[in-house]
Amino acid sequence: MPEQAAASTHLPPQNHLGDLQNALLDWFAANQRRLPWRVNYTPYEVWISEVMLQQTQMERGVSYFNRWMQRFPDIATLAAASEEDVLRQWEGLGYYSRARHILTAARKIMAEHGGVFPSELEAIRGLPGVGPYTAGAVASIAFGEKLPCVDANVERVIARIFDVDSPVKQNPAAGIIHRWALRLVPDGRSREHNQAMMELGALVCGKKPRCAECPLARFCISLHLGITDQRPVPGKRATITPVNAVTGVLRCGNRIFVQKRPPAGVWGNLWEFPGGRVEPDESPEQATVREFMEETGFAVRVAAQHGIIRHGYTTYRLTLHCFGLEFDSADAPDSQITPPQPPLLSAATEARWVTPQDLDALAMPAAHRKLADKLFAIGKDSAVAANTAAPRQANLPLKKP
DNA sequence: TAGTCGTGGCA
DNA sequence: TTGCCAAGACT
Repeated sequence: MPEQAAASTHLPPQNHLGDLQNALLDWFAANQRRLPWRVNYTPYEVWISEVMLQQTQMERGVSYFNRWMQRFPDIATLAAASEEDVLRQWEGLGYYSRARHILTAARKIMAEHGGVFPSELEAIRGLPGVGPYTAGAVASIAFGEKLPCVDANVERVIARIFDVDSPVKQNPAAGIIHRWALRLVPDGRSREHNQAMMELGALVCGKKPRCAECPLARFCISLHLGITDQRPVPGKRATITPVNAVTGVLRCGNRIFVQKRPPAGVWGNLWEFPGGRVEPDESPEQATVREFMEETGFAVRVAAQHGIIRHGYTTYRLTLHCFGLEFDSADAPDSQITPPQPPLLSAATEARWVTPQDLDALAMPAAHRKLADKLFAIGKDSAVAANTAAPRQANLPLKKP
């Protein structure tokens, strides 16, 4: 069985290209979702939305975006904010370097671009956290530059329409897709076109394509060949490793011990309860006591079982055993006095003893936030705490207009 | 270039 | 329950 012919041999006549562009634009005009960043198309809003939506589902992005714009309505306000505040707004979205990069970029815009978002592609690309995709997206969607945006949606749409028969993330497929993406952008309509390509990928040409509803069905080579389920060709899969870990909530009086993770690595600059992996031949309780000693120098003992939290990641599946802890009797301080600072801090840059209410202001990894909510939820809806928290879940209705 | 970096939804 | 994966960038 011969391989499918290379995509380049399937070039449709030029007039078909125009038909395809028009069919897509018409479909988008009638079917696009109403989204908050599709109102004014300011560069700031387009930028933030694009970064928020990286590796993130639309429905979740919308509620975070609205809250973000309330809190940081413009670049100057954002640039003046603390990283702590920015991370707290980002909490739950994951990939926290995106938030740190956004803050750094905002300050760079204030310092080097007079507080005005740059319109030149090279300057946009020079902002931290802005890669080829985001630069193209902002330049085309906010400034109308004739550039393609190639994200996973667009890769999928193009791979199906033009029957790209090798893994889309690698060459030669990546190059073929880029050339098609560029060729497809119509003059003067790049804003609508690029969003339309992504919207089509999100609403119609998804993992399970709904070809009966697709405005581009008559142009689609893989549909005609009956192989839409084989496009795009997937790349190498990551293996998911199960990880058994522990964490402990050390309490002293009404205070709780938390530490701030280092800037580099996973959950950079987020606050957490100390903990770590369970070693072979070690019980979760033993692991917790050992980790506390290694990370803080505190001698603790298990005082309560707080159950198990399961949390999935791209490459790990975490089973987190959670415990309530108290100081081991030997060095137990008087609970009425201020708890002691840790003798050492090997896995963090800062430590604090906080009240349950204080936890609300700290950005924490999702699994630790789940635990905190479980332990300290009582009283949470009572006025005080209710407000600064980032949205814990996004369930904005996204009806078509 | 191949890992790393989160999270929640979905089948 | 498990695997897959969504508007990527950085190292």
